[in-house]
Amino acid sequence: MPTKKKPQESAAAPERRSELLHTAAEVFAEQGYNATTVRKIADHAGMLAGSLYYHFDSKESMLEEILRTFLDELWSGYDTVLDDDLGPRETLEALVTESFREIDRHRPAVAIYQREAKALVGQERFDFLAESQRRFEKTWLTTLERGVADGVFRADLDIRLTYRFVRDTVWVAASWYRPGGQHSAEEIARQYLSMVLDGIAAR
Amino acid sequence: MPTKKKPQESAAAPERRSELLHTAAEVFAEQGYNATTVRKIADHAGMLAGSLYYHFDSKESMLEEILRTFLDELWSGYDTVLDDDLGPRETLEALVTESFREIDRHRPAVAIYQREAKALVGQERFDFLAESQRRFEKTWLTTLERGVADGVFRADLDIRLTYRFVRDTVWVAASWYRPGGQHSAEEIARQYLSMVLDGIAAR
Amino acid sequence: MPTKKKPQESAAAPERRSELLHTAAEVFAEQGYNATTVRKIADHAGMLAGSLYYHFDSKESMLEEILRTFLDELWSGYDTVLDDDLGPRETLEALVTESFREIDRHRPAVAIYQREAKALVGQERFDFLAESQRRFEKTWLTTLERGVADGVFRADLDIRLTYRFVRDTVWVAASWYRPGGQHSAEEIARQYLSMVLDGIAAR
Amino acid sequence: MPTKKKPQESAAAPERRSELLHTAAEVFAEQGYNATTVRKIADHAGMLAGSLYYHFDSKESMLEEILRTFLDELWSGYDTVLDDDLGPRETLEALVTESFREIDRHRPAVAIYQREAKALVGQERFDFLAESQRRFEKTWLTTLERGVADGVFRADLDIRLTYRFVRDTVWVAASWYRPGGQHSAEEIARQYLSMVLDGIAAR
DNA sequence: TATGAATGAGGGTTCATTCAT
DNA sequence: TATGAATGAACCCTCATTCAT
Repeated sequence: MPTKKKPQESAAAPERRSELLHTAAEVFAEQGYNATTVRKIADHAGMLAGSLYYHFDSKESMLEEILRTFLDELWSGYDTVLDDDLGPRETLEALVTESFREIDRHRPAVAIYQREAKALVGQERFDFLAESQRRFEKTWLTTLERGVADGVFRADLDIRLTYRFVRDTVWVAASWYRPGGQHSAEEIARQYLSMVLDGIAAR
Repeated sequence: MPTKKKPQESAAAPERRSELLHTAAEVFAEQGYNATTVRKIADHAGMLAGSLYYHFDSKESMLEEILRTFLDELWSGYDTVLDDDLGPRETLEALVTESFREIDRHRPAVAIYQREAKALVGQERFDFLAESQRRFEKTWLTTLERGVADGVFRADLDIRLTYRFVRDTVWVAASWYRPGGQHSAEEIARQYLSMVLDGIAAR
Repeated sequence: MPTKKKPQESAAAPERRSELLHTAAEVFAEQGYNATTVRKIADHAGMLAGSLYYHFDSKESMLEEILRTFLDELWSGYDTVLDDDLGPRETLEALVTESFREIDRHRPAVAIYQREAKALVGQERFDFLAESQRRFEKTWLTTLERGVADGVFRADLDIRLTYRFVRDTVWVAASWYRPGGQHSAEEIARQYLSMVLDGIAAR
Repeated sequence: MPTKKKPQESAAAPERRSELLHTAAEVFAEQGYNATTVRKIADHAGMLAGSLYYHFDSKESMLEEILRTFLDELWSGYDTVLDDDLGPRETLEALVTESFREIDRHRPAVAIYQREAKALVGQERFDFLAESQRRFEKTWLTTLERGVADGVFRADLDIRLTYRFVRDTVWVAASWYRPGGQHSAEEIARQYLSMVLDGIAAR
């Protein structure tokens, strides 16, 4: 018996899988996971609904792979930043910039994450979401706390509230940001950082 | 003969309707509109799925009424603020504070709005959403522009980006804010305003 | 919240359930469980396929209930026999007669059991099948052993082989026996017993 | 140009066909024809589902060939017996013994036959099943009748019932008989014959 | 007002089969 | 000979909705 019964597990023709996942991600992002039928995905891919099941186990497994791929790359980027051992302000700037780059690269996945994560956490299959959220929170809280200790961030703010403020502020941008628009990810990151760090009030 | 065919339009027992809408809103907010079956709503209300149709035309009409009620009250609050003809900074502060109060009062509706609005805009029945978004954008942009003109807001920021920044920053809070928690709406508003206006960096 | 959300669990209108189960059992027996579509069952019942799901959780749950009901009644009959504490030969005669009566009452269920049991044993949901098989074997083996000890059954036979011989001989009859035919269950039982006990050779 | 389009009909590599049919028969017997997917067969054969179609026209044609091969050999054996023109009791003994030998050689096919024949009879492609059943019935009934006429079988039994009794009793054994077990086919045949002819009661 | 039972459209998934390579 | 990818029909099941009672 050969070892690659399931094409899902084989390394053969990974480009097709990847293409299909991109298509699926776009439809999921556009219409929402629940409202997306596998037939719509298949239509976009130019095939019949049943044919998707040659490549994937289920609609849910597509969702899983989309989110997993995104989070893997996100953490790869974050880890590169964190390994640099920058100061808290520079870390925050680098993380925000990296976040906008990820939005740029994985906009559909980010939008899906935003909309669906809450309902998915709690399903064993999506445990990696909760795990990522824990690491995420820890990373940001630590950075903020270091900043407060170092005197580069304001000490009079509720730190958890600040965490949520920064986190949300950055990631919701995925809901309107369109790659290829007039602002590059770095440009938007710079402006956001300016607002987050210094506020919008004139001094 | 009085109108009796469509109880939806009658004034009979409006408290029951309201109760049911609250129940529905909570389930919609918890699980998402698409993932919510009318049976789940009925379960929460202690009745059978079919019975809901005595009170409402359809699942969609519940959604519509929930969002409409929320937006009506939101605009009622905003209009009160706007009628005061405050300066731009004070207007912004008052709008943000009012927004957190609405989150407090209509948390499920806000969460539903956030998640579903994009897919609903474009359906005739939900034209009021687009209308509200237009007014919303105009109100905020005007306020920001006045502030820039008056020198109370920084002039070096992209004003549309700033608008999105402020808008999103406030409303995503609905995704984690729980009424009755340790922070009141006004308290949270104050902290958010402090961050939005002055930033999180120490001066 | 009412306690009877699931009509499956309520005692209301059990006749409808029972009717539907009879219909399903007949189709299962006629065509085999796998080859039977829920649509066929619904057709026979004069309703649409989806409507069956108001009464039952799944096609499999219908199968389960059919088999469980049959085995419950079978054991009820067997237990009555066994409680009489008859001699081994009389016990065997009574069990065989009772078996034919059950075939008479539950012919479709018996046919389904015969065809599907092997594939179902091993599924947790159908554990009661294995349990029943164990009791069945024990009951028959004990009876045969007692008979050999008492000298009413031949001692020169492999007792397990004899058990299978008797067991199969009786139950396969379900595949051709039609209730309402020219032979009553008792009549057939009598002839079978005559063959099983004394053989078909002239003395 | 030799026939090359339909390898099914060619004599090329008949061992591979035979191997594949054995594999298929085992899976059919194990799980049932309907529940067996061609992919399962292919898995067992170490190939992909589509590849089977180089060897066979369809899943159904595999089933047909399995059953046809079995019945051909069965009748070949029976005919040898019948050509001997033995007395009725010896004929019966020889047929039963031959049947157990066929179970030994074609256990999967026998099991498939038992489970599926009823649903297949009526399809033109499987007319040979009905034909075989007719010959089978005639052969046994004739033998029994001769036996009664000669006084070697009991005259007080319903002859059709006796026919079913003997037929079923022998063939169901395929459901539990495992070749290579402790009893040889001849051994089992001898014990069965002893029970069928003389009964299980002590004299 | 609410229930019980049904409808009917559609959704995710399976699977025998095809076919270019 | 066998593979990889796709087809298309059918299947089980869900669910918003209806309606007589």
